[in-house]
Amino acid sequence: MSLRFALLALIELGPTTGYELAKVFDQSVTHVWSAQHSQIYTELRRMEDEGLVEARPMPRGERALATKRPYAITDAGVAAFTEWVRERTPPVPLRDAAYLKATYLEYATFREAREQFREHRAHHERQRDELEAHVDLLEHRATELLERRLAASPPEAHDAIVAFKVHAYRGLIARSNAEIAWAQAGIDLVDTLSVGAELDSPVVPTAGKQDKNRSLLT
Amino acid sequence: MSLRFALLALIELGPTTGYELAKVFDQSVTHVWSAQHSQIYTELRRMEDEGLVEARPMPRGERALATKRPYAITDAGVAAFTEWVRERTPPVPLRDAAYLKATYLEYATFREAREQFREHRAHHERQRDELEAHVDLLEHRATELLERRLAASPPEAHDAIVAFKVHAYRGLIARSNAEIAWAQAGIDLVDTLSVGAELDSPVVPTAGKQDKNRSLLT
DNA sequence: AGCTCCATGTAAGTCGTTACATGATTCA
DNA sequence: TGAATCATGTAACGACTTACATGGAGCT
Repeated sequence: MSLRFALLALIELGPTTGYELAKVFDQSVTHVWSAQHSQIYTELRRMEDEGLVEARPMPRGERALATKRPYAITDAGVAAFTEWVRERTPPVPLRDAAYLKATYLEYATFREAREQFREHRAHHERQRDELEAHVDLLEHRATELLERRLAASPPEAHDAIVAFKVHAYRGLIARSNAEIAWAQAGIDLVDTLSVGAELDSPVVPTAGKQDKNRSLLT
Repeated sequence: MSLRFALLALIELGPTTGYELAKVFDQSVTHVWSAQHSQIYTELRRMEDEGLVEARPMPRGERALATKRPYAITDAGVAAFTEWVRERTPPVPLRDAAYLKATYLEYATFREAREQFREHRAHHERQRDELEAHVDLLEHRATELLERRLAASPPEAHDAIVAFKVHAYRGLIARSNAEIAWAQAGIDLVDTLSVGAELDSPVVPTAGKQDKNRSLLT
């Protein structure tokens, strides 16, 4: 459901094609809500069916053999978007493969466990750097999108508009930092546990010969 | 894909029915990977088709008019599980409705924005409390599941087994704490921004009259 | 007789991924 | 002429949700 609102937020700034939206997504929105271009095109068609946006097909190029389909937001689209912003966000159930796996790292070798945490840390370091670069742009009001948004709003609202976006991105940075700290603590944990142990054999023997006839719950 | 490995990890401890798995999920695994019982049943069937588990249908009750289907793990199942633990976890694309919405809170009123952050904080406070209770149990090795797991493993591995689980749950607690701090900062932000402003009207006028003919990207 | 728990599913639909497919335009 | 970019999609599949559906077992 969120994809359509991410799209509406962009289309609200002016007519936009699926292609342009896909590009904008890759540049900025992807930090908060990523989407493939194929999904964007199909979602736009569905939104058109539901009357949230209107397509105005345009000839493209000099010979006009191709067309593009810029979408403009409708009143119903504006209403749906603002309603979404104003209503409560139901909490999403937690589902995290990295943490699930971390729970069972005794089935890996110490070396593999360490490597998993290293990758986790590296990923979030990269992510944090990207987010920080983006916050920088936001604070200088130097993104195309933000400029458009501010231009369309009364000056007395500008501080709030920027502040909400910066706050969201700072939250994601804090989250990445928490992940980095967690991964680092994981590395330290592996180092502690593996003192004097064999690094390349599983912590727990893989062919566990437990009683296969006993049920999990009694 | 992760659901099946969460299931395999449990079935590895001994034959288990879908019903039992659904219960165990609700008690503990749900903090890391939640699943509906309907999904568990269908996934078990698929795993059976693929030879990762074997069902041994059993009569149930004295009259034996009903059956249950405990699943036992196969060698292929054990191999698939350990392979999953040992291989790299591809990073998941970020997709968070709360943060997406936080980016556009200027379309809500200050009061609504504040309320959103309050709910976010409350949710993660509850979650943190549950996770902390669970870590307590883990550290005392007082959960049914952990006892079974330790009983099936050599004593010299016990510290590592417990430590990995505690580390994962502590990571989730840290994450909840980060969310709480973020939500609190959001509340403070709203309080600052709304000084001397109208609390119940949108920060940005909802009927934005922007130039509808200008494209988003130029 | 009625309630709770045990136990197992199906069906329809949404959301998202990956791969495939096509062709025009622009510029060097 | 060829490459990059603009531009729009379809098809198949996988993961998950919500709602529906059924009925036995155990206990009071």
